[in-house]
Amino acid sequence: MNASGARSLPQLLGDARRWFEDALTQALAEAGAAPVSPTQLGLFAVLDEQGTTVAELARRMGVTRQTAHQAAHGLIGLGLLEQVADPSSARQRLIRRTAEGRRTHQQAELLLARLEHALARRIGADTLTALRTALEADWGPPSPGRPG
Amino acid sequence: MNASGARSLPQLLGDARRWFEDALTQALAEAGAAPVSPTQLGLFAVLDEQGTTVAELARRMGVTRQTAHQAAHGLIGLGLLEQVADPSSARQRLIRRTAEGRRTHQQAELLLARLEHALARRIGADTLTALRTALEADWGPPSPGRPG
DNA sequence: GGTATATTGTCAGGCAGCCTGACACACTTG
DNA sequence: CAAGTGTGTCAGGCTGCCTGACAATATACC
Repeated sequence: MNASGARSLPQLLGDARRWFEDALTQALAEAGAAPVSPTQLGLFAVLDEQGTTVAELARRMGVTRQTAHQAAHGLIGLGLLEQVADPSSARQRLIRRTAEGRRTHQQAELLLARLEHALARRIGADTLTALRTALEADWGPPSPGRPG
Repeated sequence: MNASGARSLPQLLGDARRWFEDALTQALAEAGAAPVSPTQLGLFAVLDEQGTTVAELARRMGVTRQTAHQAAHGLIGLGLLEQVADPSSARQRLIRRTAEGRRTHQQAELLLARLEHALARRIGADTLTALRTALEADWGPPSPGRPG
């Protein structure tokens, strides 16, 4: 008797989420890179080249300022991002990639792409495409408590 | 400018997970039932009628004893489960549903099924089926740190 | 100018879900 | 009786998300 059987969709989704997270972490570790989480990768993805404020990052990521702040500061702690003053306004600071951040970002994206590739080989490219399609569909307004 | 654009699979998976969680919580609240999480529903799903030990629950759920313990005690705190002594062995205690637990369990399962139904209507039944199929596929051994 | 309001960044704290480590206890085995 | 194994539990940690609160700054309006 094991964990197979009637797994509900939410559980399966969570498992898949963690599969990616664990696999990415492992791949990064093997590559000798800093442990960047999928969420932090998402932050990188919405970062402007010239720098972006935390509030703007939050908007683009669809989370609260606090969450974006936390994600950004994790990366700042790793030396992958830096926070610089915005010349145009003293109340806001720009989040920017450091040189190492640029490198790690690219590497992590590459590893994630490889992960997807490996997964496609395993479960079938069409199945993976179907997965992405389903996830990108409009799931409607279920969560009134979330920003965005 | 919003959160659309290049969302990675892990992010999409997490979003979907939270969509279900939020929607279920909301539906339960509207029905006046106790706030049961998807994980706790999973616990209910692997519970034997006559009662099950925490360690066995953990095995069936594919998590550690500690995690199962925590999920179970959340439900005990809500009055939906109870812990009784196992007559066959003094070192283990059986986790069992209370009368209210039975009711809430059924109600939550029903609401979750309705959620899926509503989702199927929205994104297409075939798409939803494809999603489930993809998630239930064998994703391989990515996470060496997980039990099961 | 001066005051009201909005925006920004941040700290504090909370919750779910998962983990490892550690420990006491009870049963089993030698 | 001692050793080993399984069980339940406490403590603590991590990620990812949230709300609440606050000071500092910018902007709008009078």
